[in-house]
Amino acid sequence: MNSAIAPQSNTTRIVGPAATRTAILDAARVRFATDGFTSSTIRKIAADAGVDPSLVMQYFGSKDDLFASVMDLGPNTMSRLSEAFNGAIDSIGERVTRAFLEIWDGDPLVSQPLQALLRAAIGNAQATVQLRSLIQKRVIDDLSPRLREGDMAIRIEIASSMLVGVIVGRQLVQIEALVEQDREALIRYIAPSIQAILGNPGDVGLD
Amino acid sequence: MNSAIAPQSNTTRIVGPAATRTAILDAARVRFATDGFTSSTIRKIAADAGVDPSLVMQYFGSKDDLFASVMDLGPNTMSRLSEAFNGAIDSIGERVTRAFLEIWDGDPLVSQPLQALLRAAIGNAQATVQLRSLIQKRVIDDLSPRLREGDMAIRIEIASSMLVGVIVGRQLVQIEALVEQDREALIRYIAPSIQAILGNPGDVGLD
DNA sequence: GCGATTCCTCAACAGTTGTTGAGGAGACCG
DNA sequence: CGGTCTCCTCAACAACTGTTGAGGAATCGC
Repeated sequence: MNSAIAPQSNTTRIVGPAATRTAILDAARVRFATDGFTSSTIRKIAADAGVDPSLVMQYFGSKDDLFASVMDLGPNTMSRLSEAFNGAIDSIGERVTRAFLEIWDGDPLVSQPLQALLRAAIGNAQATVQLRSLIQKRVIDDLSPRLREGDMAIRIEIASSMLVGVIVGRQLVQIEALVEQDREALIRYIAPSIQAILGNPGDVGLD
Repeated sequence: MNSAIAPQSNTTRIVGPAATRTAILDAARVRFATDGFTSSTIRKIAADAGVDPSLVMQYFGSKDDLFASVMDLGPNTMSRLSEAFNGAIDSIGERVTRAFLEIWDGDPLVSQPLQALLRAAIGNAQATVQLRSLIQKRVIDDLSPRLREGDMAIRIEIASSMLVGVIVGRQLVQIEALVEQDREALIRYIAPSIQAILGNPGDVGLD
């Protein structure tokens, strides 16, 4: 099972009419984003879309393939993150913070799959492997060489984890105080904190 | 299902010999921490402990109750967090960072249940409700009144989310760069960042 | 009109899940 | 020795899972 967390670029033969297909995909996106992978059943997704469960199978092949189809967002989405990292260092905190929040807070076609990916990856240990490779390929490898010098790599990973933490709290766990704040307010709070860790590479010795 | 995420203080009648009981509890702790709630099956846990699946039922009543038993760590564990928040504000960043990392990185009897709780809460939307109430009761309500003034509450929630993000990256997703660092090194990187958000309440207008 | 193709429904499969109840093995008490 | 109680095993249940294959209905090309 879940061998298909990483987006597939296979141009598998598309079967079924576009309308029903997107209805299923919409239902699947929501289910995977809210219930996670294992708790989302083909039968529930089919019911949400108003179709027969076996139709989902005939259209998408398997539950894994359906998940992969949901996860198939353009490769440029993640590159927005590495763009934010590359750039003037004295405003890196705000740029990176904004990029993370915008991606997970914007178009549901992007944010819902990413939520599903987070839930799947955190939900059980197996799925985490694919999340790691996705991040590695789509973000880390796109960073400018300058950002790999010294301890900047570890700083980037910490900052990313922190921002994902905020997103988990806001989007998944839905902590009230975080949901209430609008995006710009959150950025004002968080940006200085991210700037503190990304903007001062090398000086760790102050104690 | 999973109606028992919040620790139960019910002194339910303890059944079975202590040795077998703890063997089951140990197996369950590991399973829940690594596989999450839904993917952890009674049969697998029983096999790990070397006992019959139905024995687990007879000892703990149900899968939910077993999870609750695993989750039943002393109430003082979480209070270490609020202690860290209460205290001198110019060293709050390091204190809070250290408290979070120590709790999730120390005694497996504490850290494994907390990992399981995170996986369960993030894995599917239903379980998040109980996580929220746990945090609310065990941490927020213990904060000194001084920390509820102004925007300090939201700052605390953001900082907590960020630290949980680091823990998720380090313990659950096991991002290589985060796992490699020892605790003190991580604290040196993160503390200034947490200090930036907790140490300067009120000044949000600088743009 | 008719054959073929596409779209969809229905019933069923094999496997896994939590959970239950009956009963056996052995210790312990009288 | 006989009875009781604890500890445990076994088989089975009902529900749910992903998945499959057969067949009906509608549509399209001719």
